[in-house]
Parts: sequence; C-alpha cells; structure tokens
Amino acid sequence: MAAIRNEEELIRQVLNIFSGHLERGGLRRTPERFAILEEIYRRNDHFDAEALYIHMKNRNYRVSRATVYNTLELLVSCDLVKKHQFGKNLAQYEKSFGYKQHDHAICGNCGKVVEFCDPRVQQIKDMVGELLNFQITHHSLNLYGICGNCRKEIEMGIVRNQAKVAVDEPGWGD
Amino acid sequence: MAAIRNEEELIRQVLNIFSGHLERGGLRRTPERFAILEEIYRRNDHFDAEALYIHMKNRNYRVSRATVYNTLELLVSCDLVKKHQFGKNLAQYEKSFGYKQHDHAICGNCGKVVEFCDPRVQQIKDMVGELLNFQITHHSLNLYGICGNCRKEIEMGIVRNQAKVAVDEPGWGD
DNA sequence: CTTGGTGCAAACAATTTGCAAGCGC
DNA sequence: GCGCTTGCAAATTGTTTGCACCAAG
Repeated sequence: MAAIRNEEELIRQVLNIFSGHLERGGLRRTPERFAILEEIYRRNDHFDAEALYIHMKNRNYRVSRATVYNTLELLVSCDLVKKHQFGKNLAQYEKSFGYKQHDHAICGNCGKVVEFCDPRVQQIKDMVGELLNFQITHHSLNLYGICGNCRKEIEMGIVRNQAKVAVDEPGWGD
Repeated sequence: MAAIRNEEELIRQVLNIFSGHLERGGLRRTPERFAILEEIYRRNDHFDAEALYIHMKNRNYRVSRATVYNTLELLVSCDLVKKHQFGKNLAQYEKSFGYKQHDHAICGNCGKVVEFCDPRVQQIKDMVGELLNFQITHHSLNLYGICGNCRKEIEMGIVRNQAKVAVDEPGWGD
C-alpha cells in the first residue's frame, strides 16, 4: 500500500506548508524547526514535549527544550499539530495534517489513547455555537474509561495504574 | 424563587453526603473539610485551587494549600465536585451535586465558561464505548471559541486576551 | 492515646523566560 | 550586520510531599 512513499510525500508537503507559514509570518526558516516537524511526522503516536525532546536527542539533534516548546506552538498555530490535555497537567501532541478530525478515548489504567470519529460532534458544535452565540473555533472531546484489555487484566487481579505508554525507543539513528 | 432557602438546603445535603462518605471510608470529619465543601457550594462559578485557597483566606479560615488540594480530591472522588482542564495546565473545579450533566464552551478571549447540555453526547459515549470495547466512566467536551461580547469588542479593536474572569471578591465575611 | 490530618515550607514537574552567542535574511 | 532564534539554565507556576504538631475517634 505504498505507505512509505506516502510518508515521504506527506513530509515533503508539511515541510512546504510550514515553510510558507514561516515566510508569511516573517519568521525564520531554521533547521531546528524543520527537523522537529519532520520527526513529529515520522511518529505515529501521541507524545508530550519531553518525549519529543528526548526523541530529538536520541536522533542526535542538538535542540533545547525551549526550541521544542517554541516550535510546537508554531506548529499548533498553523494547524500542522494538535495539542491535547488528557486530564493531566501534561500537554500531549499529535500531527494533524491529512487526518480527518477525530476525538479520543483514554484508558485510565494503561494510558492508551484510541481515536474515534462521530459526525454528531460537528452537529453539536454547530448547534451550540449558534445557541450560545459563540464562534466555535475548535473543541476537545475525551472519553475516559477502561479499555477491554485492562478490564480483563483487572478481573484477573493485575493492576498497572497509569503505566506509561508510547515511550520513546532508544537511539538507533546515529 | 426561594434560591437562598434552596442553597441552605443544598449545603446541608452535601455536608451530609460528604460526612457519610468520610465515615464510610474511615476518614476523619475535620472542620477544614466541611468548611471547604461549604465554601465551594456557596460559589456559583468555576474556580481553581488557588482561587479557592485565597477565598478561604479572605473568609478568615486558617487553611493551607495542601488541605485545599487534599479536600478537593476527596470531593471529586465522591462526586460532589467536578474537575476540569480547560485547555490550560490549570485544574478548574465546580460543584456538581444536584446539577445535571453538562459540558462547556470557553471563550478564548475573556475566559468566560458557559455550560450547555446536549443529549447527543450521551449517545456518542454509549456508541463509542461499545465500538471500542471501552467501559466509559466519564468524559469531557469543551468547545473553544469567541463569545458574542468579545467578538463585538474585537470588532471595535479592543483586545483583552485571556483576561481573568471570576476573580475572588475581597473578604467581607466577619 | 493513637494515628490520620493539618499548616508550612521545601520539593517537584511542566513550561516559560532571560541572556549571550549564532545564524538566516 | 541586524535582530530573530537558539541553547542553557534559572525562574515561574501548579501541585505534591515531608515533617512536626494537633485533634478526631
């Protein structure tokens, strides 16, 4: 299914979009910014700023946390990345270009995040926006609960409460 | 509409519920815990831990932040208080007993939080839970945008970005 | 009187900021 | 070269923890 091809294609595309966004805003096209965007689009999970920072370090990039945060904010502002709060004081991010809008179900036991899509969300946004005279720009819908696997584990007496999911792999990128 | 009467009645009720919850859990009924619960139920807004702490101080209570946080967690665990994250790294709370489930629209300009209710949310929870084999326990749906007032102000060139809303009034109690 | 709860302050974790040096334009 | 960006570390912010004392059961 040519997934790799599509990935490279996608990356070229988002780098371009970002480049244009920077130019339009009179912002500088630094290698750090592009490197961060590229690494984000090579991942397929939800991640936090620290994980991305570690990831960049593992790949032998020379970046600081400040730049990671700075760039993430830029990317959010041009809609290439989405920022979430899944109930904790820790911002989670995910790439968003080329994906259809979706929401999240979060397992309170293992921390797994599953995406879903329901057209009724849009209907609610439209209707509530009109009703409250709010100009809705975006939303966040999170369903919290226990996933099927964890329910089984819990029934068998195993409890892992909040195990970390999606840790970064050690550096092989030399 | 006898709002005051109802408020006193409601407060008696929640104090009772909390008392039972503490007893059932083998926890102590301290004056601080009841005082915090009572103050929460005399407020009608969304507030953060610090605001509640200041509020208690203004009312001449002798409480520490630690006790405020501790008690808030207790109250959340027995469903007398709900905890929210409105997109920032700052937990917001609101009383929840006697209110029907609702969600929130947040103005990104003035910070105003408006509540709304839509039955489709429950439908989504049910359907997605079944679909993903998740046992959904709770959810959070936040719509972000600009409220009518702010839109007008912005059109007139006034921008207040993130003005603080619902600050605590100075102490008049005593 | 036993032990959990408290106030206080120090510790922590996530994020932001200040500043000197570096590099895109 | 000008000044936005960077790396680094220190500062801030929200929340948690450690500890000596207090008071509920």
